[in-house]
Amino acid sequence: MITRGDAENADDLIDALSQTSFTVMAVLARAGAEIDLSLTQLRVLAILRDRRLRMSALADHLGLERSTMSGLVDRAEKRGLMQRAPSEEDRRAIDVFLTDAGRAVADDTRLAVGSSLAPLTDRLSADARRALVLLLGELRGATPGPRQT
Amino acid sequence: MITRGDAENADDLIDALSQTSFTVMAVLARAGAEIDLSLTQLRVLAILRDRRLRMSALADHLGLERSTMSGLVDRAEKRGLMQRAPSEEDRRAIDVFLTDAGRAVADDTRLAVGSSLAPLTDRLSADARRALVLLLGELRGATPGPRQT
DNA sequence: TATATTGATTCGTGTTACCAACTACAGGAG
DNA sequence: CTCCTGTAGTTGGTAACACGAATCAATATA
Repeated sequence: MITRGDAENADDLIDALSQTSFTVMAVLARAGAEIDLSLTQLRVLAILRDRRLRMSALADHLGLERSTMSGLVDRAEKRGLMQRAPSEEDRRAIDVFLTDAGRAVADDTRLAVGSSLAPLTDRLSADARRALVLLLGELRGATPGPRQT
Repeated sequence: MITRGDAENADDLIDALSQTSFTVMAVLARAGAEIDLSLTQLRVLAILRDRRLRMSALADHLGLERSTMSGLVDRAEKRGLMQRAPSEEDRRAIDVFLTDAGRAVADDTRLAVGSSLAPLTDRLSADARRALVLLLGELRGATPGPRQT
């Protein structure tokens, strides 16, 4: 039975997810723009916050081509946010990691994003927030996984 | 008292929102890429699906500069997806609207996005979906508003 | 050892986005 | 009515971002 409101429901969810995502991305982009960082650079910084990865692994995490990574890391390195070093295990590979300055920027940004999103998150009660976290976790397959912001 | 788990909770929510948003954007971007449309072009199409707007209004909706809009509409027009026409009320202004082809593409894309997101939304029960829609609505300020996908 | 495969870079191209400058029209102030 | 100011859109210049193809070095595999 039932089966009726289901389609509508799915459609509503898609709209809600899309709209929310655009809103969140706009907030993130704005937070990054404050310190002249693109969304992508923000992501790289966040990913490297507690890790050291080789170029290709980084590209995989971001879903980008290796060639794109070269450019991204070039620019970030030029700004002193991250650094390259040859890998120990494989002499073809190159590790990337944050400099102290890069980590500082990553931390700052994280705070900035928090306060930029506060106007949104404050609309929810503590209970609602908890529920939302759970639902979104379930949606994404509950992989607690690494930071993406 | 309390005040304790609250901060964590807010942090978790920010992570959940950011990660989910990146995931959703990736899905949208991929769906667009299938037919050679960028995320931005997708948004323009979605916004114009049931409206006819002048350039500046479109720019406002997207949070972009007017000059950026010129380029976007140029390319979309060249592909036969939308069309320009001088406004009736103001001879400076220019209206933009979808062609039939553009509307078809917009509809197709909407379906494609739906099925691309299905693997995610299917993880939730109907009740959970309903709850999520409500929570996201609340988060965004419950502005039912126009499509943004 | 010869041949693939993988890791990263470089090069060329196209899109997106900004800003500043410009043209054309609109709406007052005088 | 004329001048001035503001608004609508475009153009041109610049930079980031992203892709694919080609290349080079190092590693695996036959």
